[in-house]
Formats: sequence, C-alpha cells, structure tokens
Amino acid sequence: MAKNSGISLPVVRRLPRYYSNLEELMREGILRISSGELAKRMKLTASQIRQDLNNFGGFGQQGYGYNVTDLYNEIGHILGVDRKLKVILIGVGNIGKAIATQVNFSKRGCELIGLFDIADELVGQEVAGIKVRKMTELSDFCKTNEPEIAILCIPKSQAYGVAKMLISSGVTSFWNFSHFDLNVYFDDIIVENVHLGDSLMTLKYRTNNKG
Amino acid sequence: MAKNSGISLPVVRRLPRYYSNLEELMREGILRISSGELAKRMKLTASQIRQDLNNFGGFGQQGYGYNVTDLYNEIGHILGVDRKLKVILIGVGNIGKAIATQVNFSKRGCELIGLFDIADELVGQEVAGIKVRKMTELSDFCKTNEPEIAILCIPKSQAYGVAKMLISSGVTSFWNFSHFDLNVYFDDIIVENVHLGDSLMTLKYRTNNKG
DNA sequence: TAGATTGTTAATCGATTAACAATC
DNA sequence: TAGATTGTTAATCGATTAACAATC
Repeated sequence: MAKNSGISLPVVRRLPRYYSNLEELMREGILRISSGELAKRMKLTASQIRQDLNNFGGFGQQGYGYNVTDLYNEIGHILGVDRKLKVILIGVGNIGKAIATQVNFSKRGCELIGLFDIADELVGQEVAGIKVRKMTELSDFCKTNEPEIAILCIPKSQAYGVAKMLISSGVTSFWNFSHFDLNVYFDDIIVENVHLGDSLMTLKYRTNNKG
Repeated sequence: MAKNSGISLPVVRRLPRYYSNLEELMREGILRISSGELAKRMKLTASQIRQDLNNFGGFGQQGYGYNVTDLYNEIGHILGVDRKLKVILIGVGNIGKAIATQVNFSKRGCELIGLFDIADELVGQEVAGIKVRKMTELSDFCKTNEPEIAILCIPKSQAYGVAKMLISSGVTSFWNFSHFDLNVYFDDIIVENVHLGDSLMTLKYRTNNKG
C-alpha cells in the first residue's frame, strides 16, 4: 500500500462522497453550504469536513461557508476527473461484463481501452462497444497502449500470474475483484479491493449480532 | 450504523480474511500456525492477530500456536456460516445478474430466495435458477417469507422508496450497490455499501498521486 | 458593526503495536 | 526443563472531535 502524497486513506475515500454530494447540491440549485449543513447531509461532523478539505486548501470563506460549484470543481480537480487514465479489464465473465457495461468510466476520468479473456467463445465479441481480445495479446497490447490501471475479474488461481505479467508491462494499479491478495505478493502497486464475498460475510455477521 | 456486539468494525471486516486464509492453509495441509507466520501471509502484525482473535476467545495454545482446522471452524461459527439468513435481490440488471449468479450464497450462510425487477421483459425469466418477480409482489413476498437481507442493485433514484418499503416489511440489512446513502435517511438498519464508482475514483486518485 | 462560519490548534478517542509474564 | 508462543496489559500512533481566534 504505497503512501499517497501525505493524504490519509480515510480522507481519500471520502473525496468521492463529497464530490457526489456536491453534484447533488448543484442539481438542487443550492449555491452555498456550510460545513455544518453538509455534515448533516452526509452524517459526518462539521469539524471533519473542514479538516478534510483543509488538507487540500482553504476553499471556504469565514461567515459564508463554501460555494457549492467552486468546491465541486476543486474536488473534481483533486480527484483528477479531468486527467484521463487508461484502463483494461481482464476476465469478461458475469462480473467483468457488468463492470464494463455499468461503470461510467469517462465520467470518472478513466478510459476503458481493452477487454481480455481466455475463453474462445468470448474472444471477438463486443462488450460495451469494445472487442474482447485473447489473453495472448495482453502483453503486446500493454507495451503499445500503456494502460495504468487493470481491472481483475478473474479467478483467484489466475490472479498471481496475470498480475505479475501486467506489472512487468508497466501497470501500477489494480481494481481487484479477484479473491487474491495482491498486496501480499507485490510491492509498490496500488490496489483497490472489491471482495464481494467478504463484504457479504461482514454484513451477515453484523446482522446476526445486531445489538 | 448500529453497533454490533462490542466488536469494532475493523475487526469484523478482517474476519472473512482470516476465514479464507485458514481455508487455504487447510488445503495446503498445514495443521498448525503461529500468529507470526499468519501475520506474514496476511500482511498484518502478530499482535493484531492475537488481539483480534482474543475478542472472541482464547483459541491458541502457548508454545504451539493455533490449530488451523479448529480456528477455521471457530471463525466460521463466529461468522455464522452455519446459520442461514434469507436474502432477496432487487434489480436484475447487469450488476444484479452478476451478483445473483456469481456470489456463492450458500457457502456463506445465505440463501437467495427472491429476485425482483420492474422491467416487464425480465419478469418471469430465470436467473441463477430463480424466477424474477414483479416489484408489485415484493411487499407480500416479504410478509410471507421474511427475508433479513436485501441486495439493492437499483438506481439511486429508486433506492429511498424501495428501502423504505423493505424496512417496513421487516428487512434489517442491506447490501447496497445503489449510489444512495441509506444510513443518512434510516436509523437502526445495517448497511454494507459497495460503491463501485467511489472505489474506482479512490484508485484513480491514488494512481495520480502515487509517491 | 454584529453574526456566522471558517481554518487551525488542542483534546479526545480508538485502533494498532510493543512488551512481557503466563504457560503449554 | 528449555523454547516457543500465547493472552493481555501498557505504549504509541493516527484519526476524529472540540474549541476558539481569525475574518468575511
């Protein structure tokens, strides 16, 4: 887990929430908001919001609060929605297909440029307007197109080999839907895990043990 | 966010990881493991592992470590894999379909008993061996079958209404794939959020700002 | 000017890590 | 018995919350 520019991970994880709440405020036509009001909407504390934002700069104004549109744009800039990163997706099964078609990549400053699968019956098909390629083309594709982010929607058993290859081709970041702990085996990569099974079990534990 | 039996959320979130790592150790035929060795495999500290486990009881033995199979069974029991909860899924779109077919519910102590969608062309179809029902049947279905957990794979705009209805029908827990903050509007429910867009943006920020 | 609300420093809280006596 | 490793208490670290002077 490489450290990121001194901003703590809990703060970084809240940035997208700020962004989408501000987008909503804009849609509602609200022009200014105080940390207190925003806190109420997001179930945070006013203190926390001011602390979070002041990691990046003083976006507010004493006695007034924050200009909604300005803050939205600032956070968008911090999140880099204006700076496109190239993304590839490996494993076009149920989850892979859903991710490819459902996630709005371009809205989030990403560009999905390639899909890969081992299954012959998938290769050549179009998903989300992109042709599925053979796994054997992956290495060359990376050398030519230099994607920064790879989405892994492959079984645990294949994750190590695929990740190793991608890392040696220059991929630094993984959106990991496989149930394999990349961080344990590779240093200096950035991993965002979406472990659905773990998430469900956590929910189940909390349900069984609710106070 | 209802508090759960005094165990902190970070600990609860690690339980599924312990569980799957122990499963792997069993497959490898390893009979005993020390907190130090397990820490290395999971990129945790030995201290943390011992602290975590001692929230639930003294499962180890001084000078020896932990019996892999026993610990696996203990954690399985803590996670309640032997106690089935009934689950319904609302919204059989790309993500919903992928969840229904891909997630191994029964292995995790869950039973998927109903699928619901508003789209006429989906109603009546079978997904993961379960017939998709009309949304209009949802309320009656809940009263009859009493599901504890609902999976929301619906648009943000519909989440409030659907959740409200489910809560009044006795559902307490939500696996929330919609981009709507249930916790802000409802108290005394348990929510596990999977916000894919936020996860991707977090990854992207960290990639742009890697040190 | 008076009121509101920020930016920022200080206090608190909780989680992780370290240390070590207990004990298998 | 000697060595290893736990269970548990104490120390540290980091994140959240509170307080308040600065200022719009």
